[in-house]
Amino acid sequence: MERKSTTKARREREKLIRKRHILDCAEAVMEREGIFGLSMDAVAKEAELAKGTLYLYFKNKEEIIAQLSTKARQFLLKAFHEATASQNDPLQKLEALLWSVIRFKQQHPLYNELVSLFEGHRNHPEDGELLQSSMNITAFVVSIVDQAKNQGHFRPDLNATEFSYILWGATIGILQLIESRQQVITDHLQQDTEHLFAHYIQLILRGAQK
Amino acid sequence: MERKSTTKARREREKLIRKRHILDCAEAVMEREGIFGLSMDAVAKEAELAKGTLYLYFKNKEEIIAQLSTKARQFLLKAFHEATASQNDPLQKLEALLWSVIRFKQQHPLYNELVSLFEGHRNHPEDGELLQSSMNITAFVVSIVDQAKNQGHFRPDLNATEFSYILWGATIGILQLIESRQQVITDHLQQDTEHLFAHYIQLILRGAQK
Amino acid sequence: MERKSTTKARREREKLIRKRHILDCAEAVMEREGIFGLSMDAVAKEAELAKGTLYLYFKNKEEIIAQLSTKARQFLLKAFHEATASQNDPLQKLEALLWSVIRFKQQHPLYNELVSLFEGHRNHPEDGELLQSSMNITAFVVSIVDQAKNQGHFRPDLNATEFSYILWGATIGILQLIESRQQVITDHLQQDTEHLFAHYIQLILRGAQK
Amino acid sequence: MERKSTTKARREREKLIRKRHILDCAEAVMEREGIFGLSMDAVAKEAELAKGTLYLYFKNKEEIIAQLSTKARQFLLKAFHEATASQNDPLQKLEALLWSVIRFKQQHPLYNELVSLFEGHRNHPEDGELLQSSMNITAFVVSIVDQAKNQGHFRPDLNATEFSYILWGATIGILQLIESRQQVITDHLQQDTEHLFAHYIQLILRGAQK
DNA sequence: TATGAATGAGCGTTCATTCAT
DNA sequence: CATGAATGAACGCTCATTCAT
Repeated sequence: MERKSTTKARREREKLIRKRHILDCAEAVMEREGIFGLSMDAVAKEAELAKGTLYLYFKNKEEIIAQLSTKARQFLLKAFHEATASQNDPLQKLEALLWSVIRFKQQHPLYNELVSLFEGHRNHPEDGELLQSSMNITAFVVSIVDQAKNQGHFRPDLNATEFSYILWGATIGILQLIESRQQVITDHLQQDTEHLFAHYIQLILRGAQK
Repeated sequence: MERKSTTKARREREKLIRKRHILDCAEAVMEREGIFGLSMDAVAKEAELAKGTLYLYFKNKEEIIAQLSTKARQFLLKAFHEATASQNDPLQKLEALLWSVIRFKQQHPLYNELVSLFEGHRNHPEDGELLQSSMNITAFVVSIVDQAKNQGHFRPDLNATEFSYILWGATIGILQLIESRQQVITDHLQQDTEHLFAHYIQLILRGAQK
Repeated sequence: MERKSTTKARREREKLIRKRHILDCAEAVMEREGIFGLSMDAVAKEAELAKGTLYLYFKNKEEIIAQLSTKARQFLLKAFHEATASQNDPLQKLEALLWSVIRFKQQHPLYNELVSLFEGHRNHPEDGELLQSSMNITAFVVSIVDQAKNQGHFRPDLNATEFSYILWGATIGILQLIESRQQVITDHLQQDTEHLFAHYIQLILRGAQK
Repeated sequence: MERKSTTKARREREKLIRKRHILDCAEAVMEREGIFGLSMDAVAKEAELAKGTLYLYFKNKEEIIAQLSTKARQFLLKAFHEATASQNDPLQKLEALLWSVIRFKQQHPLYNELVSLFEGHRNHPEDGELLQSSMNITAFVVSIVDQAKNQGHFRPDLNATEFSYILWGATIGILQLIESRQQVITDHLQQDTEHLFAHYIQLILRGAQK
């Protein structure tokens, strides 16, 4: 029985490895072909697996995308942790967190796209994990905002949770704007997009302060 | 000759009507199937026309989408005009404008999606009309922000154009958040999305004020 | 009645002019898009006529192509006349005629293509005029071969008509070879295609001589 | 493991069989509808396969045509080998080779069309196999002409390669003539086309002889 | 568990031809 | 005579998913 359990555990582990492998390959394909260019054919080829095998590990294509989307959020959360760890003051933590968003976009454009695309337009994020990863991010932001508020950085009537949502939504929006209007912005404003982002941070945080 | 001219004019008119009809049908299909669910087959069926006929009025599918997208922006701009017309104070104009965005979203969800989707993700809105409609919106926002600034509502160091971009980007982002997280927000915050939007407006405007 | 007849005649004339105009336009389109790129749409546009109008003058697209094909043959025949007119000796006439074929190909590539394509592959040259134009060419070649034979240039047992057919077929074949294998020939033989053609003429004529 | 290898080999074999089956069906369709009448729909129907399945075996329609074209050339080359094998004298080999061309046309009209059509009008036979099969034919003809020349059958100044090209081009031309003008020729000359071909051979070979 | 052949509806687009006006 | 809007079958091709082995 123990043996069996061990075998089962190994199986589980191997299954997970396979799954991860497939996800990695899907990612590679997306990197090459764009999010919408992902095809099961290409993933199978990249993974050196039969097409049918993919369906043993994932219900359908949607699930692969959802899991990549989840992974992207987990990465982002990790980036948040790292960016804020070195700061003591919660307001500076928050600023650092916001800056890490744009850095994340620069370093992992695909992940950023996955986050912002499905943050903005997905219909059924009923998938437990995806929703969870999303909530984890929110929770982390809320916790920092909360700290900042408790230390008197924000107006006392400010609802920390609400502000976190606003912050998150607005930031995604700014990032999309930067992505789609980069040319226009740099031409029109004669400044790079980092500048714009800096001003956005100033603005939104000032709006929350006393 | 006069007759002929009349005939020609009538033809022109009828052609325009047909075009509008097709666009309406495309809209209906999108309403049903989502933006990406639009197919020429479905449009033809909806319009009770042969598929080939569509191509007499539109170069390709892209053009249909672009024209709907343009139409959506024109509607939005009209909503901006109407919302701001009744206000005298530019700051109140700006507030009214922002409120009109969420009302627009409620009344024309598809149009809102078209605006925000292609604002967020389009590759080549080099199409003259689409780009123009986009710029018209920007210009209108900038003009109001400018007025507000000139009347001393904002910090003197605030760049009106830049702030307009930020405002636009952030607002789209908030709207997307509301769309995709409505359930979570209302559950979590125990408040409706209008409330959230109201606070967003307060926040972002306060951030720009002295 | 006379009046009516005159009107009728004028009508005929005008109809012919229109027809010619359409053919010219079809030719222009072919020149631009290739023989198989010809479309009724393009012809109508080029001719500044409605598409339906084309069908008043031509039964269908095939007929347009057939008539252009006929025209091409008439041009070729004219080229034959001109090339041979300046020669007295029938053998030299024949040589001149053959040379005029390759010059025709260089000067009117489209016409040459029309001649050789439909010489080689048409199924139903039942069209009276096209067949006639083809036969006119044959007849002309035959007449020259005949003269040459009568003057003792060829073996007495040579059937002039038969030789003419062979000459015509072989020449078209050589031209096609030159067209499709130009690169290979010049690379492989280190000589230009005119040289090849010259040797072909020598060869085929020598074969017919005593 | 051995078992697996066997399975793989069987798979390979079956795949080849399927491929051949599709090609056969494509051939059947061509036979019925003409070379240009070939459509993937028709092939799928003929093969009792789904349209998509065809694309598992062939990249696209072009590839099917190219492979049939290659096959036709391989058949022709085989015919050349067989026709010449029984002859000792290179001149007689050459004659036999030429006769085999017209027999090939009679026995495999579609293959003949494929050879002569793409010999005459193809743009990019850069496809490795197709080009190779074409070159193989040329090489074989050249080799025989060379032998004949070396045995003193031809004029010493005759360039064997050049003559081979001429021979090939002219022969294709004659064949096309026979195809498209059969009726006229038999009516006009009161002789069957074989006769014409016989005279052509005499003529062209005599032209090359001393 | 893994395969990969097969599916087949679906896609956007073209174009020769017709016909009511 | 002339129009040009409308047709609709046909085209080559894609791709997520299934299923017998």
